[in-house]
Amino acid sequence: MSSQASHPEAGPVPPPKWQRRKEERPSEILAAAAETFVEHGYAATKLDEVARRAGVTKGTLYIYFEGKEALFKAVVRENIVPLLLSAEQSLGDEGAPADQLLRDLMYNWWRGMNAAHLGGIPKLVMSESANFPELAQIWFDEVVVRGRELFGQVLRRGIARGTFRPVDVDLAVRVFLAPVLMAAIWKHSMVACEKDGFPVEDYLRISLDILLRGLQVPAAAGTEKRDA
Amino acid sequence: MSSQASHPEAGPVPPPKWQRRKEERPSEILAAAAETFVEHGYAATKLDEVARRAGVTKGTLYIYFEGKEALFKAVVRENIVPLLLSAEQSLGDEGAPADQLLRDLMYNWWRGMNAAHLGGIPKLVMSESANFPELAQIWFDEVVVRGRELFGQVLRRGIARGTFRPVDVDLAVRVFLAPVLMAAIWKHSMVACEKDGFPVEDYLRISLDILLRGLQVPAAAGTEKRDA
Amino acid sequence: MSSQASHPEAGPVPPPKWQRRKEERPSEILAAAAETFVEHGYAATKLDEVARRAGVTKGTLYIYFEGKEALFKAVVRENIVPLLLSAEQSLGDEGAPADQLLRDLMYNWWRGMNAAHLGGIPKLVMSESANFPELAQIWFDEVVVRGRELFGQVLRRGIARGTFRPVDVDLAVRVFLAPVLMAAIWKHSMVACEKDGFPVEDYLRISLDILLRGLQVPAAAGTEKRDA
Amino acid sequence: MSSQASHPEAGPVPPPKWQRRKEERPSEILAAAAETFVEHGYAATKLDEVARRAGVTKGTLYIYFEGKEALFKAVVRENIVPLLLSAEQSLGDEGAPADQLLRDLMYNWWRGMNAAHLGGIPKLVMSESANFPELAQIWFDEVVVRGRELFGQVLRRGIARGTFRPVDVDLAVRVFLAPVLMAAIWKHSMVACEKDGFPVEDYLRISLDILLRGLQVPAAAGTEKRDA
DNA sequence: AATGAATGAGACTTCATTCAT
DNA sequence: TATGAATGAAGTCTCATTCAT
Repeated sequence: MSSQASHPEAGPVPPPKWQRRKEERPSEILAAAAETFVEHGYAATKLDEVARRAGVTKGTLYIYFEGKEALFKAVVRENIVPLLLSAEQSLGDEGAPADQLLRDLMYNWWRGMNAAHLGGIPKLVMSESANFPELAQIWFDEVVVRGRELFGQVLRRGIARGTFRPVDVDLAVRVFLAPVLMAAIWKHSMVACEKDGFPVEDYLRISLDILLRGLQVPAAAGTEKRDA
Repeated sequence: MSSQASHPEAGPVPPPKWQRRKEERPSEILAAAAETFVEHGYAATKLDEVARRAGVTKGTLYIYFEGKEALFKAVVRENIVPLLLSAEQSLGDEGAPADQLLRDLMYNWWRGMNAAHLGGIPKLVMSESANFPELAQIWFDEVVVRGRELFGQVLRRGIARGTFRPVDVDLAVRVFLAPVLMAAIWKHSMVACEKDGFPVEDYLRISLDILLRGLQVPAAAGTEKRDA
Repeated sequence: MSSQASHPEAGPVPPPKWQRRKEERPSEILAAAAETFVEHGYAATKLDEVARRAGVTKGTLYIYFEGKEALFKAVVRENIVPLLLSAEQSLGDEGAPADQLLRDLMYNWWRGMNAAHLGGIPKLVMSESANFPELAQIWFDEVVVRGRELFGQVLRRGIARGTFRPVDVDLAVRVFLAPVLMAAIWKHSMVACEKDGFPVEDYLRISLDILLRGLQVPAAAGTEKRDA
Repeated sequence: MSSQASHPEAGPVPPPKWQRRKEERPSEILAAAAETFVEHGYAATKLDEVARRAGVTKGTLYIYFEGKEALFKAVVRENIVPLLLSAEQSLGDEGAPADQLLRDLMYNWWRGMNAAHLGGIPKLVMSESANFPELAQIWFDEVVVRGRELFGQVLRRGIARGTFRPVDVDLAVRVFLAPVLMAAIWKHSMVACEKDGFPVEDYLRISLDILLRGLQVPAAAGTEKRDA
């Protein structure tokens, strides 16, 4: 009775070589799922493809996630906090000039998003917003609203310090948020259509160039100004 | 009530089960399909719903379109030309100052898109770009490229006349195109998340306000001028 | 009450130019249907194709036939009697030698079947026998059984007269019926596969040649004879 | 009723919902499909019925076959080689007299076809020849042409040895092939119509009896002989 | 824990049939 | 009578989910 094949504890614990993967599995699956959902959208994504990209089989997905919808929601939810964090960490030295802060915010956020493969989430959420409104709401509250606050703080400070001319901050933040969102969406949709690629960093640079100039206070001497 | 054979008025005339509307059907179906595709995306759209919205049965769709994919492509293709036309017609008096032309272009395009329910197409195409790359390419070539040309002309003229400071026009057009696209996408995705709605026209106004200021020639020597 | 538009007898009877077709329609439709059913089988036949071949529209079929199944049954039923008649008329002079009668029967039946486009019916009935058993039964009773009787009479007479050696007539008739059926089936199925076509008449000739020799009385004492 | 937690033996073990039979499935499905296609034809066959006969659900069919058409083609293709093999193995001792070889060929082929349930394929192929011409061609080339060669060899040898009188072998083979095909077709079509069944073996026997006599050399000078 | 064969609900699509014109 | 647009039942096929192994 002792020397049976099915004796789990018969010998010393076998080296859990593959077990190490157990902990990584969920995040590997999430990453594969994120890619696939971003590429094809929720309904067009086949779990077979997700599984293949994650290097497992379909059945395994169900060990870690309740189903397709749960997986989708996890993809979005797991990426919301990082997306915001990435933004918040993009702020440079808070003592720096407001225009510099805005530059940092936009540039670094973009770079952070890309480094962490977070860029597809905005496109995904917008594409599926009608099918998953509560998810869209979460994303909106966590990322958009707080992104707006972030930009708003900088704008307000800049205005207070005289770096920027006074503008309706609530609206202006949308103007500054747009290029980053646009870049993220574009990179995950139309970029294949551009013959020469889309020079995102150049696009952000010139956006900032124009936008920041547009916020400059009119030349004090009263000679220059148009709006009044 | 008298002695009529076969009582024509015995009861209320039962409504005919269906009507023959050969002429109107295709566009009715196309409209219903556009709505549904924009709302749910290609894969999540059920032809049952399209049919219901169009007031017909599923089978009828197949009289006018070869299948789901053909219907989808028709929706996109049919709206590409109007989308561009709407842009081209947005240009005001070509003799007007360049900044005024830019304003007209952006505002009127947006209004034209909305009046003709064309606004959902950009979002749809971007969402499905990976699933229908050739469609994305067509849209890109017809709408984006030519939209860029449109903005480019105005920018170039403004620079030539000294209204705008010199900028890299190829990049700058993207900056001006972005707010319109952004508005279209937003309206068909996140708008439901905004507690107070999204004030698109205000957004476009302030975008223009900031962007146009950002293009002004620096007040270097008081030489600022507007083109005639 | 007198001058109403819906007055069938208002004027002189209009020249029934197209009406002439009314009488021909059913048989035109039947012919078109026969062709199509033979070619594709019952289930694979589309009424659209039948209508097209008959030069009418689908709706018209329903004026003359209750539906697809009724049309199919009509096709078979309408051709059963001619098929048998064609066989019975194939018999030459009843006083002729039995072997000559068998030749006439086989050849002429085949030719008659083809002249009247009846040849596809056997293949059709056999193909659909499991789907329309009662039809198969009718065909069997009317054509096969009576065809067997026809061959049986000739065989029996030939045996009685010493033209043929004694054989089990009930079985032998099947042997003589087979080549005609085979030819009919082959012509409507495998003929397209034969590089050089299928020489049906040659096939029937050699079949008869072999079969009739096979029925000859053994050369008992060199007394071989043909019946008067 | 005692104090067991989670009653392992509370009731009879429920039968498992399904079993894993990766190896057997394809041939089980193929067999079920062959039956059904033979019975109803391609178009009238419902995959539901095939699945039911195979003891699986519809979806399972698609694990092993791409779709209805692929299944159909597999049915035919898988049976072509056996059909021919069955014929080739029907030849008895090659040294035997030619007439004996012909008997063996016909009888044994018929029996082999039946034992392996191959008999329905000829009927199926002929019924669907217009809908699947390339399949008909394959069947023709593999079975008919090579079957003709088989009969042709025997006939030629018999003629060479003086067992058979000289005949046009290319035509005569068709005469000998016909009874087997006829039997196969009949058994899968009209047999239900025959009140007393169709005595196929008797039919083949008398066919052979007549045909072989019909090939005997005329008793011209009493030289009739059988080859050794 | 992992697999992947099997399931079954649900989608797309076809086409016989109906009926307004 | 003839048409053909519209219908809707029924079939094929897909794929998220389950579960025996």
